[in-house]
Amino acid sequence: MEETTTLRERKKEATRQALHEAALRLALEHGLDAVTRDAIADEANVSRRTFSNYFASKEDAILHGDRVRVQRLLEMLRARPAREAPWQALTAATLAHYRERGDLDPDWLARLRLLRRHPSILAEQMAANAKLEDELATEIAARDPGHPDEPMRSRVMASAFLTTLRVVAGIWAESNGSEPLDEAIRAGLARVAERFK
Amino acid sequence: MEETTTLRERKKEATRQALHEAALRLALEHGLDAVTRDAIADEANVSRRTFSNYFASKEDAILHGDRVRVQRLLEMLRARPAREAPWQALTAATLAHYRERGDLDPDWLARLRLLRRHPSILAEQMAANAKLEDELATEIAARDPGHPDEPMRSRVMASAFLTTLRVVAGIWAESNGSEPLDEAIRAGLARVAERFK
DNA sequence: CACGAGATTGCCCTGAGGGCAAAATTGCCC
DNA sequence: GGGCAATTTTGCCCTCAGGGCAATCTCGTG
Repeated sequence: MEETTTLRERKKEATRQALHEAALRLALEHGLDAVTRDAIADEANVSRRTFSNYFASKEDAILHGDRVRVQRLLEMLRARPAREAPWQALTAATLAHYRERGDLDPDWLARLRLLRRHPSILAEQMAANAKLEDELATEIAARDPGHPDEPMRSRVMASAFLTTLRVVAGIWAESNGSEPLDEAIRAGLARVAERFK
Repeated sequence: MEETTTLRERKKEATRQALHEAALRLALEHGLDAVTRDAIADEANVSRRTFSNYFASKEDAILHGDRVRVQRLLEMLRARPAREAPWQALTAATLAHYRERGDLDPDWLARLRLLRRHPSILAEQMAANAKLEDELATEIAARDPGHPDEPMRSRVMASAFLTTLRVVAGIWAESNGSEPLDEAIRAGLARVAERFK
């Protein structure tokens, strides 16, 4: 399992991960507002200043995991066959992505959902979401060049896609785990798909 | 033109507006980062502390106008006949709303667009947008109760609607003013409408 | 093993955010 | 008009965020 990364890089990544996890843990335990950058740095055994070298803010640190996951999803999407229709590629990549990680402790998720209602987290998250939507639109547009409705179609499709995921996740979260998330996503995406034939 | 508002309320509103305009003016002139709350307060002839009584941050102050406009749009939407189909109501309310304010100095708009690329503005704006999307979805759902695809349909429609507006505005902004914004919006919404018959 | 690139840390300064109580302003009654 | 209660404005203070800078330490390589 040896990677071609240097010790430096591995350490850097470990520090980043440690800070991310420390931030998440402390915020979940005490609430976001009660946690300072100093506390997070302490928890991760680095200096306050080092925290700032890695992340611009608490919110940034907490959402690090999301960024990684989004990157991963984009990779999987780009890896789909180029001739695959956009919505189909989106669906396949998403299902693969969700299958890739089964770790979903319900209790942890519940507290996480609470944390995400926090205004400052919400704001950063939405901004990240807008960026993702843009990238998805680009990827979609690349998959059927010369479509008459561009650039409208790809944008609308990207936002419809993300909205569908959000709604499905929301519904799934409420009626907790009564149905596999996989299946719910597949069904939800299929239903909306008809509008983008 | 006498309103039934007390002097207190009118003064309060005037102060809020003054702070908003001061914030916008200074940010457009010097860039958001170069403007402090103290400077904004000075510009509006109140104390720094009073600024904080009205707005939680510079971003908040700058986006005050948007909040007001969004509220106005929602009012107009709710005022549409209850039996009107969702997309039609959205279109009508939007067109009425844009017609209501013709003030669009291109130079001012250009700088405003620049300002909105600022990360912290962007984040707040996106969060506000998500909230608006939610309210639109509620309004949409109310307009055809018992639709088989709820709650998916209303959410997806709301996001498609806002995305369409964004794309139209973007295109219109680039090819500056070659066509009335009204007409561009109408055309864009009509094109996407077909997916939500 | 020595040295250069890169990472960590401490120090410092400006600005944000918000509690609190004193001072000013407004609304209302006599 | 004058007095009084409610509301708003202001100044003071304290903690935390963000980030520049230089000293120090660690890793990778010749």
